[in-house]
Parts: sequence; structure tokens; C-alpha cells
Amino acid sequence: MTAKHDQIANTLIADILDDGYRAGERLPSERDLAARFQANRGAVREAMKTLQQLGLADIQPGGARVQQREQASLDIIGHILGRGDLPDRNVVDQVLVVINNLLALAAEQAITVASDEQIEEIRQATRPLYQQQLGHVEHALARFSLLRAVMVASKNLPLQLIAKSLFEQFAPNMESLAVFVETDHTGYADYARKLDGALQGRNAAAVRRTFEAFAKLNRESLIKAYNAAQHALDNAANTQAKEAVNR
Amino acid sequence: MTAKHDQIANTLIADILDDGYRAGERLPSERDLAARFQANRGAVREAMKTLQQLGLADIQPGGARVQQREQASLDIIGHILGRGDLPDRNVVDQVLVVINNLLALAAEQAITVASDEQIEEIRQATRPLYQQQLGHVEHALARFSLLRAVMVASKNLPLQLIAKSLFEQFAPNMESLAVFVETDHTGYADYARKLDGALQGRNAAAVRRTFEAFAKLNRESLIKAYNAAQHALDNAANTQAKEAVNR
DNA sequence: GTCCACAAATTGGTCAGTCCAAATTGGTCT
DNA sequence: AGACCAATTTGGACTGACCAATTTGTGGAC
Repeated sequence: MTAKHDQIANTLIADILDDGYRAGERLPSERDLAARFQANRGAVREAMKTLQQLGLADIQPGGARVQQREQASLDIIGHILGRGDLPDRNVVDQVLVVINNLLALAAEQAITVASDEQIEEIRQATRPLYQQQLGHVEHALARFSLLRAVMVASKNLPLQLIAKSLFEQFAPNMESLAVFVETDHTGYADYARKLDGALQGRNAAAVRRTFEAFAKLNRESLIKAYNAAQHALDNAANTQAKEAVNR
Repeated sequence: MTAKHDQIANTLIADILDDGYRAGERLPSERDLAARFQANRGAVREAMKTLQQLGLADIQPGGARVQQREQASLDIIGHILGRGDLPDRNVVDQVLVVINNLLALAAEQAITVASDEQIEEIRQATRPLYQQQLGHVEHALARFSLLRAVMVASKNLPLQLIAKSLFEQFAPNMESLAVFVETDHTGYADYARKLDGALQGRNAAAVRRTFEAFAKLNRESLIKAYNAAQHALDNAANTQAKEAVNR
């Protein structure tokens, strides 16, 4: 059971993101919201504080107003992805672009600042990707471990925080696609070997190139999964429609 | 006059970031904090909610615990930069590295997805940088406008949100350095011209190269300012010490 | 002495009602 | 129309209380 103020906050967030409230518009007063959600005003206040920190609402004595989505915090990405049956395709692609770019940057930084031990840790993290018979979930976890190792080795705090935030909002919303993902074991293994070599030689350019290839693989895999999931959804919708006609 | 719950939150945040509370340690209860700050528990609760959303505290029935800094939100960067007389040099450099990399990515994206009108807007934003006689503040604002135009043209929401968040936390904490910055007008003008040309030809590689040169300029300028500010601070400290001896 | 089960104290989550200061609103006068 | 002022609305803060989950303390069994 999630806390009540979180329920209220999530409802309001969904309302705003679904354009139930337009930017600049005034939100109902805390007292009105308390009545609507059958909650205490304190709980509503905590929910409003959440909205404020997400940059979705500007809250001042006299009234709270909805802010432009571009004014929001990075933390709204998860909520945006969480809407609808499938996460928004464009946003998913945008997140991938950013994550991959940051990953390449982190690798570049790591090559120059990381200790030999940390480079060795990254190389260790590439090992599981050699294995052809890893399950989808295990393979995804292995890739995540690699990502994490690179980020830590970059010794760049903002970089780590951004990657963590993006990933933690991204991953849970991709679970609905997970069953449709077909892991390209051979492709990843090939990439893992190249990365290992580049790391060993501390070759920044080669590392960046490899990570860009890695990104391409990830993206293609996800696009395929997306198409499959979309077909499945459409079929389900058709079936439901036919049943409705038969009734 | 800032709100009381914000004061409480800021004090607690500073305590945590200054290692007043170690990771894993339990924070005082809301009731104790209310007594300490001579405030209502409701106000303390709102402050705690801030800490939670910053990822600094894990707050559960039974007690709140301090979280690892690596678990925090990107929004703590501003608080980290705000400590001490001068912002932490390493963190400043890290932020610069990330911002510049994102800027290059945004430019690359913009080249491929932006409309002709948006490209034109970016080119317009480069114009002020041609002028040799712009004041430091005006020049900084002009650079910011350019950054903003590129981000918008990238049409990548997460990218925009990250850049906005980083910049808004970064800028106010650089004001203490502002007086020591010597703007390299000639360098910027040179870069602006190259960028303009690359944009006109929609040459992604050239745009990225130009932005990397731009980043280098920015970084060198800030390092110089840092050294100057550090010297000024040291001298002030020495003067104070001598005065103390004379008393 | 160690471990475990149970009761007591602590703590966060929620609620009701009240007061205050800032902002908004609506009417009035010019 | 536009400027000004009072009434209302709204967020910020406070007091005091209750509940459920967790933690902590205590005692007994091994």
C-alpha cells in the first residue's frame, strides 16, 4: 500500500501530463483537492510539494499554477514513459540517445582517469557478454553491470547521477517490452571482445567507437521489440472488437 | 523570506553533505527535528519530503536513514556547489564536461531533426558573439541563449531537461567567480563564425568539432578565473590573519 | 552466553481544526 | 477604460491527537 500523498501526487501528475490541466492554468486549491481525494489537507500539501519538486507546479500563496513541461525536472521522464499501454516511442528513443552518449563520454573519461583496478573491473564486466547461452534477463543485467562499472570509473558525479536517474526511470517502464526482446548474443559478444581490447590498450577513440556500436545494437533490438509489441497489442484490440460485435 | 520548511531542508541538506550525518545513519525523528528547529512537525515533514526526493534520505515508518551520495538525485549538484567560499573545483569541471558533451550531442541531433527555421534561430543566436565589445554579463547571456536554442532544436526532451537542470544549478554558483572571468572575445567570435558556417551547411561533424572548441574556451576561461579567485581569497585570509596577530 | 518471542516505546502517516500573511478577486470611484 | 481599495481566497504554519508499522527493550528457553 503506497502512501496516500503519493497516490494523490501520482493522480495529479497523470492529470497534468495528460493535459487535464494546461500550462499556466491554476490548479484547484489544497482545500478543494483534499475534499476531492477525501484526504486531509496535510496529505494534499505533501503531494503538491512533490509536484513542485518535479517542476510541474509553481506553488505560491494565492494559488498553484501548472508549469511548462520544459520547465520540469528530469524525474518526470518516468511518469511520461509510464502513460499508456506502451511507453512513448519517441521519448524512449530520446532517452536511449542520451544514455548512449553519456555512456560513451563516461568511457572516455574512464580511460583517462580510472585506476588500473577499475579498468580491470570494467573488463570483468564484459566477460558475461561473451556467453552465448545467457537468458534475456541475465544478459540485460550483465549489460547494466557494465554500464554501472563504466559510470563509476568515470569518477564524474553528475554523470553518474544523470545515468542512474535516467536508467531507473527507464528500466521499469521497459518491462512490458521485455518479452518481445530478442537478444543478439553474437553481436554483443563481438562488441564485448572489441571493447575488452580497447580497454586493455586504453584506447579512448576505440572505446568510444565500440560503445557507439553497442548503442546501435541496443537501439535496433528495442525497435524490433517495439514493433512486435505493437502488433500484439493491435491483435488484442482486434479480438476485443470482434467479441464486442458478437455480443 | 524563504519558507520555513525550505530553511529546515537546506540546513539538513548541508548537514548531510558536510558529513554531519553519515550514510546509513538514522536521522533524528520528525518530532526531535521539530523541537530543534522550533517548528511544527508538518513543516519538518515537508522538509523531509524534500530530502527524500533529493535521494538523500530514505524515509520509512520507524525512522529515516541517510542514503549514499551516489543514490542521490541530480538536483543535489547545486547544493554541493554551494558549499564553501568557492564551488568545488572538481565538481565544476565535471559539470562542464557533461554540459559540453550534451551540447555537442544536442547540436548533432539538431542538425538532423531541426527545421530550417530552428537552424536559422541558432544562427541568429551566434550573432551577438561576433561583437568584440560586449560586456562580460551580456556575453555570458548570449552564450546561454545559444545553448538554449541548440537544446530546443534538438527536440530531445530528456536532453533539454538535463541541460536545464545542470545549468540552473551551475549558473548561480558561478557568480562568485564572475568578476574574475576575462572573456576571450576574439576566440568566441572565431568560433561563432565557424559554427555559423557549419550550421548553414548542416555539417554535423563540423558542428560537433566547433562545439568542442567552444567547450575548451569555456573551460580555460573558468580555470583562469578560478586561479584568480583563489589568489584573492588567500590574500584576504592572510590579511585577516595579520590583523588577528596585531590585535 | 545466545537466541528467540513478546511487549513496550518510538516513529512515520494521517487527520481535524485554527490562525496568519500574501495574493487574488471584485467592486467602486475617478 | 484604468486605478484604487476592501473582501475573499489561498498557501504557510501551528496545535493536538490517533493509528499502524517498525524498532527497541525485556524476559525466558535453550
